[in-house]
Amino acid sequence: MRLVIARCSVDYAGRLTAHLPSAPRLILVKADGSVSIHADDRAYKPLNWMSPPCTLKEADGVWTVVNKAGEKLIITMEEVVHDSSHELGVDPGLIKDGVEAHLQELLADRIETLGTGYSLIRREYPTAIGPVDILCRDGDGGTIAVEIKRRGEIDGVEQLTRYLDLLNRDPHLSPVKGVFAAQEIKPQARVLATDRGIGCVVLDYDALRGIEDDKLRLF
Amino acid sequence: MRLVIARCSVDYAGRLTAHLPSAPRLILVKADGSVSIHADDRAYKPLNWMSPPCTLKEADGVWTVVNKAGEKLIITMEEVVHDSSHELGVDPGLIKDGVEAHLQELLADRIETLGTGYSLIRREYPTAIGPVDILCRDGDGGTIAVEIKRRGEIDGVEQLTRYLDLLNRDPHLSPVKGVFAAQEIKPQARVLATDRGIGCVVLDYDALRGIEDDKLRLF
DNA sequence: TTCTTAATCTCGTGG
DNA sequence: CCACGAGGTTAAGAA
Repeated sequence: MRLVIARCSVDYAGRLTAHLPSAPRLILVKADGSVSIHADDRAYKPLNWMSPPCTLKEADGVWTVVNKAGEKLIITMEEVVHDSSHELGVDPGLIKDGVEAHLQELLADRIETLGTGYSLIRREYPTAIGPVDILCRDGDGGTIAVEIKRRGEIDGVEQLTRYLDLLNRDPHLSPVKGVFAAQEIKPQARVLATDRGIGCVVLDYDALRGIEDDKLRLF
Repeated sequence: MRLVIARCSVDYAGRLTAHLPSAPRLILVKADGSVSIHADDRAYKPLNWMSPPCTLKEADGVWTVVNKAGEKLIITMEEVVHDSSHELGVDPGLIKDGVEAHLQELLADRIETLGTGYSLIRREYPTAIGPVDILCRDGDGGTIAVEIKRRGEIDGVEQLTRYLDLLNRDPHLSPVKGVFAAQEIKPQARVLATDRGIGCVVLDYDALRGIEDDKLRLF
């Protein structure tokens, strides 16, 4: 990892063209060859960057970074204030918890959360346009397609609607009803879902996990 | 901007919980108080971060970053290899070209690109669910709603479909046909659009801009 | 390789 | 403050 603090101007030509006027900035060159340029605000997003794989050439204070697609990042250095390099090695990586895949696992294991008598058919039920998160039966033996999101917005309702259209063309399954399950459902998504006869369920992640933990403790 | 290279472990508890095992990394503390943690690969995304506004407290090698929503980032420092601070000032910011807004401008100025006899009604035609990119008339006097994207995907077709549903409820406008215009249209989006009677047009940005450039040269 | 979907998405804009 | 759309989205996973 090479850290450079310098006054520089930057030009990018690729998916769009962009220009950064001359100013002091941080330039990061990482071990994989990637380059990013940061201002002194915002944690997440660099002002400009080039993702790996790419190659960097330095000549007369002009750095040219090119990738395979022919995108170019040109950094014109004016005043280098700091320049240091450090060996970091490969990072062991982030361990996450609480994402959609985990919600799906938890809900599949506790499908009765959706209602009395519910039973799982399968997770990731395959269709021509992609897998439905959960397919299950309700207490009356009817088929239910469940779409799970961390945050339920309009896109998720549209997605579930496409699945339902398709599933209902299959005479073996039809009629299939829809349930939109999320930790948080935005009002507009709820309105759209309700308008289309899709049920909405707010999931309590801690409660679902708590149930799982109780289960685990039994063994 | 403070640059710290250190062996550290990191815990995040907020929208999810996540953990980074001990390893050497770069920790960036920016002037706005934001903190990000980078490994030695990938230009764009930090391993962990806390967006501003947030506050940082250091105590006995443990850094605690908290934001207003109660999200927490805890960095346990083990071996500090480098620690330097630099004044950068406010960045003048990025100047962009080639985005959707520009495409919309160009197409509005050359609406005949869509077909002979086409004429602009207006850009950003307001509806209850948001503005339609372009509303225009075709050669036969029929009304056309145009949705413009840089990359045309299913979401864009859904969006246009919602606009068309709404516009066709207005007896002054109905019947309104749809055109999906993009620099690149994904196959699935094309299939969905065609299935719904929506026309697809691939835009040539350079050609549109070239036409504009020719126009400018006349004055 | 291409395509699809999730993301601690981020970031702007407008009501 | 929320809702919505765009992003050089990025990044991961499947076909």
